[in-house]
Amino acid sequence: MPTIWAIFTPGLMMTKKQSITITKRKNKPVRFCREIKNYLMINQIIAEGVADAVKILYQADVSPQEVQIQKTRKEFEGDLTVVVFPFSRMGRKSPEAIGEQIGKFLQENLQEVGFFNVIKGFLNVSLKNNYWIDFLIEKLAEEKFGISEVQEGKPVVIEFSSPNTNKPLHLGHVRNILLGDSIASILEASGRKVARVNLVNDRGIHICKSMLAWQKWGEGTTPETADKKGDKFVGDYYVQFEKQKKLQVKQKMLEGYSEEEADRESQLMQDAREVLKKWEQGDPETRSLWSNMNEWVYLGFDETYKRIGAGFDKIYYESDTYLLGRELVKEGLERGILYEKEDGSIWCDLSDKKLSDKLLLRSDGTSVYMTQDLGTAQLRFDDYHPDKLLYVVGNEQNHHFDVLKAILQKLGKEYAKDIIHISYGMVELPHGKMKSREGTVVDADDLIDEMRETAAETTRALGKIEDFSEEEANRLFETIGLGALKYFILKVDPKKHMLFNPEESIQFDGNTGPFIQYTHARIRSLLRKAAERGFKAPYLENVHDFDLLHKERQILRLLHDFPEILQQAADTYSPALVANYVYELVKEYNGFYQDTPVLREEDENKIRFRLALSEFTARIVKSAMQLLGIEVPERM
RNA sequence: GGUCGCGUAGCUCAGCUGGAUAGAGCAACGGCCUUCUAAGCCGUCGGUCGCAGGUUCGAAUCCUGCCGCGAUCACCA
Repeated sequence: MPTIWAIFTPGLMMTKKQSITITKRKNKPVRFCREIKNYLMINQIIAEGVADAVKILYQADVSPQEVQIQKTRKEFEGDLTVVVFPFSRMGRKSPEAIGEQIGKFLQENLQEVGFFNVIKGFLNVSLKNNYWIDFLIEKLAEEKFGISEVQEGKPVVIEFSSPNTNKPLHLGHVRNILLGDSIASILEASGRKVARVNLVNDRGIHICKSMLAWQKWGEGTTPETADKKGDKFVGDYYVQFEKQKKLQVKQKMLEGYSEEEADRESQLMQDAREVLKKWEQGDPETRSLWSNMNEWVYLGFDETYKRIGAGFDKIYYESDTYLLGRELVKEGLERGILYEKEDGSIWCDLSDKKLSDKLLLRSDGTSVYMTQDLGTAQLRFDDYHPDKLLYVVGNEQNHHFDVLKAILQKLGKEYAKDIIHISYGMVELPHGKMKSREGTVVDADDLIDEMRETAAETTRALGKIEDFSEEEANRLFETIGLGALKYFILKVDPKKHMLFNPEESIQFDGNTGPFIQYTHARIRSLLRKAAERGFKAPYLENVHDFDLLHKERQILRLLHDFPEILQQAADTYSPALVANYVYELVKEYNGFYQDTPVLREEDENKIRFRLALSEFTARIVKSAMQLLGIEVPERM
């Protein structure tokens, strides 16, 4: 289904008068009534007009969905382009001649159509000026153009972030969080009810390592006494554990052990496993230390989440969920869907799905990661009865999710089909992947600090904040720093690997967050000046039909596209579409701003129109940036 | 080795549900501030869309093969 049609969803379509009087089957020209209010329909109107033209002119049946319509490319005159190659057979004429005939038909029968031209097999249709002006007048009156009200009903549950509690958040998590949060916002803006959930991996050998290290070398310190962020504090003990273990492993290897054996048999590993065992047995002292250390980590994480601007409706903890899934497995075994090996381990045969068999319970009855994930999927289903279960998880787990879905399907879970793995690519650094062992991990907090610092330096150097209070200035630095970071990450297609070049990420020129923020601030400044001169929204009471400048029309076309872009972004879970769209819009506006007077214009109607256009642009920029979790300042 | 993904300008990325002369930004070079914020605008330079076939009126886009890069194929999570 082409995305153009996908926008006609209940939340968006037919908001006002349903006054289209298209008569597809009758053999007479089609008329549209004057008050067509839904501008999203224009593609359909043209498509149906073309279908009628073909029917009447060439006695051939073409469904409107088959009519290929695209936006007219910049270098040609027109708004919408109909591809007429497919009709040249029906009319038994050259594409040019067909284009001329259909164009003429549209011009005569559709009141929206002003002019047209034909180049090769392309029919470029220009809509009338007042179509665009009416569009602006009407949509300016709407509070949130393109943004749908959230509909009640089954929610979409989206899991993201999903950290381990033994280490602070890093750049990889940042991409995850930004994607998750933005996709959630985009879905909400498209009318979906959304629940944001986090699954915290708070148990297991990794946190036991931190615990052990703290017991051994911590000397009773806490994040407060050490004056350190809680997640950093706990992370440091994890690092220390690994460091000490490495020494032991080296020693063992000298004694002739293989690396793997040496690791397993090292004293520290043995002790860590002992801590894990105690934890599992519910040893009070171990449990208490565990919950203390995790609390520290959460305080640290919360700070980072808050700064990034991400929040969750519900947080799941693996300590609560790690035993789930066994019931499902046992049930599956009883129903003969799963099978047991001689050693007592339980497996799922997936040969019919072209996957290898998957272990679900070890011979000692303990579960594996997959078992747990089956359980949490079921839990989440029971909690929400969701429409969809989304997981924002890196693409290294593609196979895991294929298997997860396959097993749930075998177990007869209807919701298996609603599980969607939003798989995103790795973040790479200029010198390769992030490796904690090599100290090339980019810490999330440090990263944000650096972005902010650079924003502050640049802003000061440009002399932009002379009349700002200190508080205002600090707020602006944070806004710009975060804007740069978020935009840099979100503008690339989630599915693809991305290269994070620190130097490029803090550039503020060109296709960057600050560039977009700047344009917004500039427009707001213009509007403030206008207000001083007595121009107030909605500006357009008595504006009548007049010639639109090329650039004005280009901007209107882009603004007009916003709902469609939003819908596409929601359908494909891609904030990048929104990012690229808003950049394009802002670039176009800047071109207009550069050489078109607004307040310096003499004709008051033009002033009013341009103010309205500017206001509307600022509003869409703000809306779009909000979907990316990026704030736009009033001044910068 | 099997499976999946990726390969577009010096660099980072758009475009990929087939359509016009493949677009942006950065970098380089050259212009534009006594006029609404120059974090801006305009211009120049830069491409055998990894390679080879195929389908089509038309292929960066779809199909096949090859080359290169990555992920994955755990009784790790």
